[in-house]
Amino acid sequence: MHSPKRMLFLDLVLSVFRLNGLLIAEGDTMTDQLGLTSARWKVIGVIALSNAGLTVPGIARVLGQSRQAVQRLTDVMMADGLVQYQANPKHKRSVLVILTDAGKDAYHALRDVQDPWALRNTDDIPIEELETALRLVRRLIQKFDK
Amino acid sequence: MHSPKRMLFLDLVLSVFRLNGLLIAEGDTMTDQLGLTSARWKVIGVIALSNAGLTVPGIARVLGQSRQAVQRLTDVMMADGLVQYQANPKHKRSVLVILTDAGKDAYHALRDVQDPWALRNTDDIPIEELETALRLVRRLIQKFDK
DNA sequence: ATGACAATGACAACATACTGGCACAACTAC
DNA sequence: GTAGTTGTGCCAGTATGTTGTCATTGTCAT
Repeated sequence: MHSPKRMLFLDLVLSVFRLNGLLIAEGDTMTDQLGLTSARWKVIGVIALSNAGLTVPGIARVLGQSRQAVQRLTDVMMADGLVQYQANPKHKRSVLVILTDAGKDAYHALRDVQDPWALRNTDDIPIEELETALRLVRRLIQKFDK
Repeated sequence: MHSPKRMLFLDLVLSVFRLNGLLIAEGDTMTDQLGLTSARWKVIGVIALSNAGLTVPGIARVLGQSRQAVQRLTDVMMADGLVQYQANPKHKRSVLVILTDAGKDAYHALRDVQDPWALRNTDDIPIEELETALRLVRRLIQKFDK
């Protein structure tokens, strides 16, 4: 009864909800000087990490989101000049999304803010704790991502 | 350069985003038999843990969300008969939100699904790892919640 | 008491994300 | 090749949550 593991887990779940909201707020604060939002930052980050560009459903799979949500984001980001669409030799209809020069500039400007932020928020946390937490979070992701 | 801590932290941040989405999906799956959603489950849970009921801004503070978001939820939950509003002796305008009998039933039914789910998903995870991860997540929450 | 400040309700606009449905393209198996 | 399955684009509807604004209520220092 009242298994401590069960309580711990539910507590962790609620804390993840809470942390998620706070991280989005942090991301929005970091990006609003750059004309971005945390949602757009995620998309730019995924594209920047790919070499030859990704399709919209491909980005969605990496982020674990619906392709419709990503499509909406890339459409407005194209209107804002951050990304552009490019013919995909592998697929007649599904174009590749690539960063424009403005998109690359935004990504680099963001890194200049994000990297000090990451260091600032981990300076008093032992690396072993970060590793343990990341391992556990990944384990849970695997459990639920089917 | 490329501080391992910095990379670990960014990896953890992205993983928290991912896990958050998966947990919401899990919550929706668990609750849709009960006519609930994960957002309503959060509200019901907070009210159930309070003794005399909470005001809408009070629930919002516990959840770390805007009072407007919670107000919208409680309004539709009242229309669905899960909660009701009660005069607040402490405040003329800000009423208390309390569970109806149907709301309490939903909460108990949810526990019957949620508790086995929590145990099932932690049976192969050492309790020490859960504790370490929870401690770290809470630490980050404190950092960002100001 | 009063005057300044914070909390609340109400309304509006917007951003993010999901699901469903339909048509077409691409792939796989036979 | 053809049939069946999967992937994709597009459109629509809905849920969740944010910010902003304004009037009103509560609180607190003086």
